[in-house]
Parts: sequence; C-alpha cells; structure tokens
Amino acid sequence: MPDDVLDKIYDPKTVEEKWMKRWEEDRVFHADARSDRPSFSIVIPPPNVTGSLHLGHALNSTLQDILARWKRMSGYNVLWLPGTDHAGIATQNVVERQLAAEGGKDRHELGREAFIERVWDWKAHSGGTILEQLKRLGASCDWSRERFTMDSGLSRAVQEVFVRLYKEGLIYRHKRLINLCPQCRTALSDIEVEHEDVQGKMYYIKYPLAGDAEAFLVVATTRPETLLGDTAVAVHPDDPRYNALIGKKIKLPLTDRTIPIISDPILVDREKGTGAVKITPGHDFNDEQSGKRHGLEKISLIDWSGETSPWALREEAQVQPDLVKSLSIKSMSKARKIVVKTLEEAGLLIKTEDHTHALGKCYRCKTIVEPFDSPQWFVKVDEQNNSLAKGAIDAVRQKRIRLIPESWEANYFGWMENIEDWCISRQIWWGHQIPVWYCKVCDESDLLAVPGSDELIIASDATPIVGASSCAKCGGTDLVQDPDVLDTWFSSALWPFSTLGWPAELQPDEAGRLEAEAMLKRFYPTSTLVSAFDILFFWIARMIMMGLHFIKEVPFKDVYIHALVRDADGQKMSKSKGNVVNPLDLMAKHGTDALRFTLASMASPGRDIKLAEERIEGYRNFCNKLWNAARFIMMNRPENKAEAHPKSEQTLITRWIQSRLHQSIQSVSRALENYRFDEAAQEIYQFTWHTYCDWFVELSKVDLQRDETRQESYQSLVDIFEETLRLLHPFMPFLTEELWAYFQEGETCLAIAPYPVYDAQKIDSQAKEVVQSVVIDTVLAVRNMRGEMNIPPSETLPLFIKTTEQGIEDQIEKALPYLKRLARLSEVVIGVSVTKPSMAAFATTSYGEIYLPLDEARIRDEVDRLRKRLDKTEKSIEVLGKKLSNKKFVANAPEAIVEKTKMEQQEHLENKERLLGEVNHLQALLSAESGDV
RNA sequence: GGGCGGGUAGCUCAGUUGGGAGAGCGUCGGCCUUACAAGCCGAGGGUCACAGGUUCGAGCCCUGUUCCGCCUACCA
Repeated sequence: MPDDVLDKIYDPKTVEEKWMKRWEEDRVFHADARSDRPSFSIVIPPPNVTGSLHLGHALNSTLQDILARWKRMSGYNVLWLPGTDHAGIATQNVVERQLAAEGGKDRHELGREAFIERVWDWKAHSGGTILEQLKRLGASCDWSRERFTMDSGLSRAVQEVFVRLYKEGLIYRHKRLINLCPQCRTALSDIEVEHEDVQGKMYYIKYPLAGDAEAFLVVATTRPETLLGDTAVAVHPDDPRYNALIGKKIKLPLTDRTIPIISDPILVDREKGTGAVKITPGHDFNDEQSGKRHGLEKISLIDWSGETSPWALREEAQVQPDLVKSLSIKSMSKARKIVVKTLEEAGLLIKTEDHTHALGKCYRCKTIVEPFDSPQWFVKVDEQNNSLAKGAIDAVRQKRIRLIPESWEANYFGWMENIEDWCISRQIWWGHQIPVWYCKVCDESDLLAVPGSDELIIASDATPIVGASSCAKCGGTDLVQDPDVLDTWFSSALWPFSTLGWPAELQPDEAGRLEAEAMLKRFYPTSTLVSAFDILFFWIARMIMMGLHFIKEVPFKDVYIHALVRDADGQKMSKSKGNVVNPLDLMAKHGTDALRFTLASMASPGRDIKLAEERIEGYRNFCNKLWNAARFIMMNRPENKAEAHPKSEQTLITRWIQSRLHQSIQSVSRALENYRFDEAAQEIYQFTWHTYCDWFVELSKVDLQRDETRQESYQSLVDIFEETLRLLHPFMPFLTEELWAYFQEGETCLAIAPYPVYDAQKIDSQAKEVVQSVVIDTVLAVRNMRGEMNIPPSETLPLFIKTTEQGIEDQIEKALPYLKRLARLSEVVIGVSVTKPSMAAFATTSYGEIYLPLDEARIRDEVDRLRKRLDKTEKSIEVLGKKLSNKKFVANAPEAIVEKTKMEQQEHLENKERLLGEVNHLQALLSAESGDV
C-alpha cells in the first residue's frame, strides 16, 4: 500500500513505467483461446518494422486501446493482436543505405542469401522499436501473440494463398507495362504511385510524311524523348484535317524508321492537342492499349535502371547511329534534353508551351516512375464469375461490414468498381519469394542470366511450376525459384486470419493445429478494424477480398476510419518539411495519459486533427486535477478504520452525485458504442472536473466537518471516485490505475475491473432538482453578484431569501450549511414574509428572490449590474415578442413550442418589471444622496 | 476533369430528428477560500464563408458562388 500522502503534482514518468511492466507480468491483456465469454478482437494495423512511433500511430493505437480496455472491463474476452509488417521496399532501402554508409559491399556484391540474412540481423537488432513504443503508449495488446508478416506461420499462409489463387486462375503471369521505380528497381502497383502536379512543357513536333519532304503532321507531347519508341501516329477517322492521311507513313524523326498513320477513335480526342497523337506502346499505358488494338510493335527504350539501353536504341528503335551514343545510358529526363535539342537543330520543334500535368512518383522514395514493359505476376481482381472485388463490394453494400463514418463507402465503391488487376511481383529480395519454380532443363532458354551475377530474369513465356516439386514435362527436379518477391500488401491482406494460425491444418504439430482452430473460431471475424483512411485501398479493401475468398466470412464487422494528424497549421507532417512532432517527446513532456486524452477528444469523425500543444497542456492539467482529487480524499481518510462510524443514511448530496454520475455513465457508454471517442472524453472531463471536483468535493467539505455525516460523506467521495476512475481508465490507463491502487484493498488491476454500467434506479430526480435549484443556482446567483461587484471572498455577507411558497423553506434550511460555505455567507434569513432591505443586490431564482445587503459604496456597481441584465432581458422580450405577434408562428408551430415561448416571454416580462423597479429605486437613493451632499 | 470533406468566439474544435449557438485554450477583472496557482470565482467575446431558396422558424434542408484540404483521372 502506498503512502498516505501524495505529492502536490502528478508525475507520470515513474507511474507509467511501473504499470506497463505490471500489466504485462500479470498477463492482464492475455486473450483466452478457449474462454466462453463473448469475444472482442482487433488486429493492429501492423506498423512497418522500420517504423518509429509517429502521431498517426499514437492516434490509431489510442483509439484501439480505448476500445480494447473498454470491452475488457465490460467482460469480453479481448484479443488485441500486435505485430509488424516486413515492409519489403522500405526495409530493403534502409538496409541498403546502411550498407552504403558502411562503405562495404552493396547487395549485389553480397548476394541474395547474405543480404537477406543481413536484413534479418537488422530486424533482430532494431526491428522491435515501434512495438516497445506502443507499449509505452499503454497499448493493451496481447504481447504474447506478437506476429511478423514473415514469420514461418504467416509465410505458410502466403504460400498457400498464392498457390490456391494460381490454381483457381486468379493469379497469372503476363508481360505488360507496369510502373517502374528506377531507384528501387522494382515494379509498383498502381496505387503505390503518387501523383503530383508539376509545371512542365508541351512540345509541338513536326512529323514529316515519308516520301514527301514538304508535308508533315504536328503532334503535341509532354514527353518528347519517347518519340524514339513511337510505332504509329493516330488520328481520328472523322477529322477532316487528317483522315485523308490514314494509311500513309511518317518518317519518324531521329530514327531510320517509318511508322504508319492509323485511325483510332478511342484514343484520339480531336479537341486535344493537335488532334494527332504519337503512339508509344512501350512507354505509355494508353498507347499500349491502342497498340494492342492495332497490332503495333512495342519498343522499350529503357532497362530496369530506367536508363536508355544502347541495344534498344540501336536495334529496336533504329535511332540514327550518330545519336545512339549520346543518348545511351541516360535517364529519360536527360534523354529529353538531348532529343529536344536535336529536334530544335533540325527545325522540327515548332513551339513549346507551359503545361501543368501530373507526374507519377514512387510512394517510397519519390522517384519519378516510368512505364516499363516486363513480365509480372498479377492478381485477377475483376474476374466475372469469381470476382474478388464483387464479393468485397457486396459485403459493404449489404452492411456485413460497416464503414464508420459511412461517408467512406462512396470512396470505397468508387475504387472497387473500377479496380484494375493487382501487380504483386516486386524485383527486390526482402519479402516472400514467389512460390513458383521453373525447370532448368525445359525452360533453359527462358532463364536469362544477368551478366556478372547469379541473378536470373525469367522470360515471359517460361512455364511456371506451382505447388509441385518436379517439372510436369520432363519430370525433372532441377528447378529454380522465381526470383521476385510478393508485394508487401499481399501478406498484410491475410493479416486478420494468418495471425490467428490459418491454415490450421498446415500447423507443424497437433497442438499448434488445435490452438489455431480455437483462435480462428473465437476471434475471426475480428470485431473492429481501426485504421487511417490512407490505406483504405492498400490494405482494408484487400483484406476484405482475401478474407471473404479464403475464410468465406468478412474479416471484420466494423471499420472505424480515423483522420490524419496534422501539425498546428494543418500541414501533413513529413520529414522533408521538418514539421514532424514526435509523440514520445510529447509523452515525456506532458505525460502519456494527457496525450492519449487529447487525441481521443479530438477524434471527431470526418475531420483531420490539427494538433496544438496547448490542448495537451490542458489535459495534463486535467490529470493533475484528478490526482489532487485523490489527494483530497486521502487527506480525509479516517485515521482508524475500526473507529469509523457505521454508514448512515444516504444524504441528499450523495443521492444527487449518484444521479449525476449515472447520467454521465449513460452518455459515455452511448458515445463509445457509436465510436464517438470525442464525446465520451468530453463527458468524462466535464463530469470529473466540473461536477465531481467543482461541486461535489466542495459540498463534501461541509459534510466532512460534521460528525453525523463524516463517514457517509467520505464513503461517498471514495465510491464515486472509484467509479470515475473506471469510467476514465480506457482513456487514461496509467493515472487511473495508479490512483486505483490507493483505494483498492484487493489485488485486482483496474484494467480488469468492471466498467460502470448505467443504472436507471440510481437516478434520483428529486435530489437532482433540489440540489440544482436550491444549492447550485443560489450559489451561482450570489457569486455572480459578488463577482460583478468585486466583493472578495474574505468578506462574508448575510443573505435574505424571500420564498414564494411555504413548503420550500425546509429544503433551504437543510441546504443552509452548503449555501453558507460555497457562497461565503455569514447568515441567511428565509421566509415568505422576508422583506427586501432598502440597499441590496437582488436576483431571482426558481423558488423566490434573494437579496444581498450592500453598503452605499456598492450601489452604483449594482445599478450597473442590473442595467446589463435589463439590456439582455429587453432584447429577449423584443425577439420573443416578434415571434409571438407573428400569427403564422402561433398557427403553425407545434403547440409545445408556442407554449414554451409564451412562458419564457412571461418570465422575461416579470423579470423586466423587477429589474426596472430596482434600478429606479437605487437610482433614487443615489440622487437623494447626492442631493444631500 | 470527376469526387469527397471542410469554412461556427482571438486559436483549436463540438453542435444528434430544423425551435434563438457551446467547450477547451487564450483575454479581462477578483481571489494564496486548509486537494490542486497545472488552482478557484466572475465576466466579455460570434452577420455560424457569401448570395439566394424552402419554412411560421435555418448553423442544420435545397441551389449557386468563393476559399482551403484531400482523394482520383488516360487528357496527348
């Protein structure tokens, strides 16, 4: 048991370290695979192993933790499964940079095997950082079930999924244009390309007709360098400017080739550019389509490094020999400069115009991507009768999966309905190597060695051997595995079931199989997925497709989509802008609970979070407030428990605070059920600070001083405080757990104590009404008078209360001690026949008028105060009067509204009379006085 | 080009089915009232982006305009 005296100020540091350790040691967050209690499961969006905690993670994890802790306390068997993603390209980049910095061998010199070993070393050494940081945030994950996307179990799942999809015809290998990142030297899927508007130029180029030195066409392009790979020029068949030229030939500038002028009404828009389009099937996705329609040759000018290939320039593109040398082994942007200059010198460049257009960049390294023709593996998403996309669309449309907020559905449908096949092969080493082999004998000619290394390139017509250990043709077993690895998102798409042990039948032993079956049964489908919107397509949509396809059930029921955290100016945080705020710094500075509470209270749906540090300070103060409330209670603890009085009857104050508490419990529960973390946080804040501390504690000070109420009052302070701690725990786990320990005799952690449940019987509306009108409203009225007239609290005053009816007097009598203390009154005179002192401030309450006697010096202040009130009252009378004199309002508005308005108006009018009378009265006193002088 | 979200107090944001706008921080005034000065008490502050419309009544519903942000797109 801790000491009885708390420090004046809450110090989060030691508390946080202590409890994270304790929770883990006591296995408080352990999920039971065989429990009969209802399940609640969340899989964490696995952060990259390379990652370190940023505010996005902090928000994401805080929200998940609030749900997990709330459900755990509510009696659920909670699984919050943690883990990390191997993040293929990102991680490989990190280790490659490290190799470069060390100045040793690069990965090609090292060789594939050694390099991968090196990445594992790196992972063992620094891959756990982010999970440690999540622990510091208080994340109540079942840390014994941590997973990694390249664990043996998850890798088995990946292989199984690949093989099955291949056999179902939903995975295929095909040569076509893909997005190449020359920096990462790998293919990217469409959504891994970010588009950015850049200020570029539009080039208008003369394309001379073959065999006619004078005649030419003008084409417009933003990428003149690709003209070397043109294999046709297209015009619209209905375009009178050009249709006569269809079938004629162009003498392609800078090359020795002639290319046809073709008709393509699909590709060509007569309004755009010059109406004549150069077609480069090897470097443009649309042109590739057009080329396919017309059987055009596809010329690729570049290789995997994104640089021009001398062989391709010479043999394929037939670039003029004197140009080949200067154009060889150049990036496309360098090639552009050379091509433009050459065209200019040849008089073929007519003009250039400024032109903004979107440029594709790699989402990992921001390098400009190039369309590149190469064989790749694809997942067939939009297959008619076995459509992964269709199932995923239906699941959301039929509300088997709920997107929250619902507005994301439109985005989801929009993307899913226009989805393209998913390129899943990557030309990197770190990742799940594609489980496909080729026969070294039968496919010898298709296995192309990369010069100077043991690496291979597999030609597009090689025959894949999938799910078999020998060649189907020759029966040979001398096989070689496909060198590509799978897109990182392929394995994360399986995360909701691969982490639970799927496929159970492939577990290495019987115990593993049983455990996997139990886990899948208990926890799949998972309950809620909490994620930022930026990976809706990368991850969420693909999990839905895979989950439905392989488990035949949705992977989660609710998807809560939260916003992005931005800096105080609304800018996206990024390393390059240097505006990244490190949550760990904020936690160290203000305490983890303060940061968590801030994030939760700002998480209103459909809106980005602009994080202002002042806000965190405010909630740090809130932590301190709670801490001091505990301190106050401790200071009033009876010295000796044995001596404590038996519990007396519940006082008015107890009944009132219980009502207020349960009102708040109800609001908080409702808010949490609707994922309104902000509303829940606000409600708790309001109750804790402004109801419990500002009123209840202050009122209790009175009862604590009286023998007959001391015990009851103390008990009530403790009871309500404990409930508050429980209510607050999911938001502020550390502080509440620490304080809980001070009041708990038992050994149970607050983390697994029952969450408060709303009980309608605890609502005592009479107690609520009495405390509100007799105590609170009266105190507020007196405080207002004092405040407006700057009467210091040290100056106690008498108060006269003139009640309108007899019965209320008893109640006021009972409330007198509270009134006296909270309003700083010396004495109180009550009665129907109380007359107003001549010099007094006055206010109206629901049970009558109150008067605060004044000395002459303050009369002028009172007149000012009354005038302000009179002003407001008159304004209200005017507005309401207009409304009531509007016949249409009286005729059309609901009766209740009209009645309410009339009553309000009545009150205002009476009030005005009183105020006016009083102002005149005091005014008269004042002038009489000045007259005397 | 298309789509989505947003514009409410000096700042950051709430505002559930339409019935005279709220919070936190900041500001101003008063308090060391024996839990907390990271506190207590009181006060001031808003043409709800703009313009129309529907309605007895609009921050909320409809139309248009404007500014900001994001997503998306094959515009040579």
